[in-house]
Amino acid sequence: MAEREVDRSVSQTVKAQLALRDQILSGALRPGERISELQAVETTGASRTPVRMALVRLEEEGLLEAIPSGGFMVKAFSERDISDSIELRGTLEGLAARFAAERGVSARELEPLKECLAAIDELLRQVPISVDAFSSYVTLNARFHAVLTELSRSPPLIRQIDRASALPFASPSGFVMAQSALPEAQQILIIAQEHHRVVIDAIENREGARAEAIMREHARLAVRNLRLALRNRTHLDLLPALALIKTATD
Amino acid sequence: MAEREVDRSVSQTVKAQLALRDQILSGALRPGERISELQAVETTGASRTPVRMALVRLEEEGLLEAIPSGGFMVKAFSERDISDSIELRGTLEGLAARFAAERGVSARELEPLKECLAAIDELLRQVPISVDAFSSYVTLNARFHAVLTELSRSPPLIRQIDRASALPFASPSGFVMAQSALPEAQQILIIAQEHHRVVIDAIENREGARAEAIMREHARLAVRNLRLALRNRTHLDLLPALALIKTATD
DNA sequence: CTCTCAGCTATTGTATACATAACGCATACA
DNA sequence: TGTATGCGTTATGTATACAATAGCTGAGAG
Repeated sequence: MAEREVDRSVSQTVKAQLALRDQILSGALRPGERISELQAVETTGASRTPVRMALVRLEEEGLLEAIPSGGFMVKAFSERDISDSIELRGTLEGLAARFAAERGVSARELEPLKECLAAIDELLRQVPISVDAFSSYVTLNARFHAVLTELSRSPPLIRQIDRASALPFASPSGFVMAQSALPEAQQILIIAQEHHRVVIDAIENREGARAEAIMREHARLAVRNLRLALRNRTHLDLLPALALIKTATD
Repeated sequence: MAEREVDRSVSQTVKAQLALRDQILSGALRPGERISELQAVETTGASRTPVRMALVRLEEEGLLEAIPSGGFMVKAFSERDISDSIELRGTLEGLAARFAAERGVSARELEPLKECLAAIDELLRQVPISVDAFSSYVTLNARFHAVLTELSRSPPLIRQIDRASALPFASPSGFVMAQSALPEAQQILIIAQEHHRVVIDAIENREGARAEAIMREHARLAVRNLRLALRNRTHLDLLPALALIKTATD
């Protein structure tokens, strides 16, 4: 048969994984819903083998859950799961910051971090923050965290942080915040930015303990922030929100 | 054809995953070595599809690494990778201990922990520690850590700790220690045990910060311990050592 | 003697066929 | 009318066939 359209530029497995992740994050597949392989085959355009590999990867990634009787379902997360994940990530990033500080980082390596800092500063200067500006902020902030993580020079740690980021990055805290137009939002972002500034300083001066403490405080701020935002909303439809904001924010 | 022996009591995928993990940890497959699917099919008795799923899982687990041109190879770890992983796990377990303390744990839930404690106490009473006793210690210690992790009541955290445990649990620190008959070994285990005792106390009294600090110190001890053990050996053949001690120790 | 290119082989990526188990529905009996 | 059982359908687990690519080997030329 094979009238299937085959895109040879990227492996079928990866294609299926990306497509399925999109479907999950966009809310096309709702939490708790069973994923039909056959249906996934149709929507992704790959055949069953790559689809199954993608499903296994997504399960390991934490977005899916294996059903004992067979197959997979979209994992459902509680509010506490999300906030725990944010705190978890903050803890790991704290360790990364400490490693970076203790192991030393050249001025050249700190450059990208400072660039993010400056760019975000620029964005935050406007009041109130536009949607576009907020979106840029989200991207820049994600980049800041990614670069900081890399500076730890610890592959196992970097790997763990990547894994731990799935939920916080997908978490709608920033989105919810922006949507509910929290009066405190601007204020919160400025505090977060201050954290960024101070952590760079701590790393520069090789103060590991201080760098770590700041990142953890940073995460705790994000958790408070999430709770605050959630309280202002009657209903939190987590997954659909993820369609709109796919990168982390705090 | 199908003269293949099929064990229907457990899925082929799981069977293949366990078999391959054993091969890796036993050193039958050396770090950096490419894993041949065909060979894996022969040694595991499963067919290619379950083998591939197992390979993907092992990759996500961190034991394998994907080769860009295709296939997988056994991941090689540096001494720093191992020690970073131990510290990483300690950090996460610190968070777990804090969660447990802050969220409260009933006396009944602490019972298994205290049982481990008592059992290990019993083992450590003998001097010097026999190989059997040491082996029992390793098992009990792993159980202690697992139970403690569960007490956090945080699925995302538990999941991460499980993932982070792959390396430390496989790490030969205890094995090396026992083999090199470190004079300090007994002493170190006693200190570790003291950590266990104190962390239970902290959790009982709901002192989150103290519980966390102890677990992190506990990990730092394990790292020092590993470094010490490694210094006493001219050569560390990591993976084969794993054949002999498959559970964590510190 | 060495380097390069071509062809082959072996291994992976993908697709699909087959087997088996689970779920649902319908029917019959209590 | 409700429950239980059996059959059928559907989906997953597994195996294998097919396709494509990467690496290797050998031969030929410089």
